[in-house]
Amino acid sequence: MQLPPLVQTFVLHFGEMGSRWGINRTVGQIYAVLFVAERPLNADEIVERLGVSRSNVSMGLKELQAWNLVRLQHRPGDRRDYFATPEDVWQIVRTLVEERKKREIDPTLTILRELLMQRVETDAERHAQARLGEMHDLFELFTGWYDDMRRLETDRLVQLLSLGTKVQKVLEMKDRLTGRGGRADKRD
Amino acid sequence: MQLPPLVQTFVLHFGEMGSRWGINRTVGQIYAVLFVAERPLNADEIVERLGVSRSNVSMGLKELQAWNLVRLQHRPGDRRDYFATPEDVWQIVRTLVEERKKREIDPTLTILRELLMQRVETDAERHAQARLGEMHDLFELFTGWYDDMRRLETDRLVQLLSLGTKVQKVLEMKDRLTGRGGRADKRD
DNA sequence: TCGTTTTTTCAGAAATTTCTGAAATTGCTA
DNA sequence: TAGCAATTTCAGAAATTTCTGAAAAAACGA
Repeated sequence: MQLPPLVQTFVLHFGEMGSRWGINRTVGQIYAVLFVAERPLNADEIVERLGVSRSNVSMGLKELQAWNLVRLQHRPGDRRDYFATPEDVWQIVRTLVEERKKREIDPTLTILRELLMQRVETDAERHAQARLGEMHDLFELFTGWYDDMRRLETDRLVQLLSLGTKVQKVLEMKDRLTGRGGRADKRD
Repeated sequence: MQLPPLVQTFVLHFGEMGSRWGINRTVGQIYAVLFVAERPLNADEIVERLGVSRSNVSMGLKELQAWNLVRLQHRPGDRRDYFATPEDVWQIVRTLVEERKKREIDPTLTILRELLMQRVETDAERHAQARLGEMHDLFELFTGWYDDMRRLETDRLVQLLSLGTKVQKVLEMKDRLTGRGGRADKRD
């Protein structure tokens, strides 16, 4: 592995982390290298930096492209493919969340909905169905929220996140000022 | 596998999903079985339902316990260990997020901070460090937000999530009602 | 303590995933 | 279309993970 120590540490860590998610070590490392690179890199440059086979890099890049996590670019007078991560880290977050939702949440929601439609016989099944209903509602709540958030401009999003719990204060104030009620059905 | 079709579908799906996260298939299946069960189950009951070896179940349960995802219980006059998931799905979410943060985010933040402290020589390293800084700030923002959210009672949390983007409206209203200012530094 | 039940451990088998080198394919230019 | 550069594919090798049965350990009651 041909990298400055600082970068190497990061790349190795990111590789390990990647393998805790669905992504394998090499793919994580390729991503890390691209993330910190000063300019787009071609496959051979990645091979050089990571010391893995050319074919491995090819497959890894393909996977990253399937995740929309790297962008393919070209240099004038050079037929090789160059790869880069988006400059904007928020763009990366957005893509990552979107893709994970697509692969993990959406299919689960589909299955849950199917199972909740089924007519069942036994008590055990009825109980299972009730539990699945709880899970379903949870997922719906989260995806609904996410669907709202994704629409926000990054500035606004950051503003909201920075606010954190203080939002609660604002909500309480709203409750006071508007004389309660609204939509949230509380019953205290 | 000895399960009603409805449950079996869910268990198989959850096993697959589990393996996209760091958790292996069997562990995911064990969890799914416990999640939909009407009562706590002992290891042999899980073996029966899933058709895997006793030792596999033992290891799986150990892992789930390490994740704090199952609770160990006892029945009077029965020495066997019984396992259950929390009744409250929100408790499950909280644990899951907390544990993943502990295993994935926190170590990454630690490494990022270390790398950002390092004195570097080359341009490439300086650029890498800048990128790592961006990632670090992002992680800090998220963990700060999470740290706020975890403190909220579930009701409030649900309220907030249901509100979604409307929070923004509430914020604007607040601005109007309180004559601007506050802490959120807007400058439009 | 001994005998019984339950759980855990662990070495090796089985299964799966990852990685490689060689060959095939693609795409370009002359 | 021949020749070259770049990329992709893929069968099998290598590495890793998962799973099992057997044995050990732990927990308990008599």
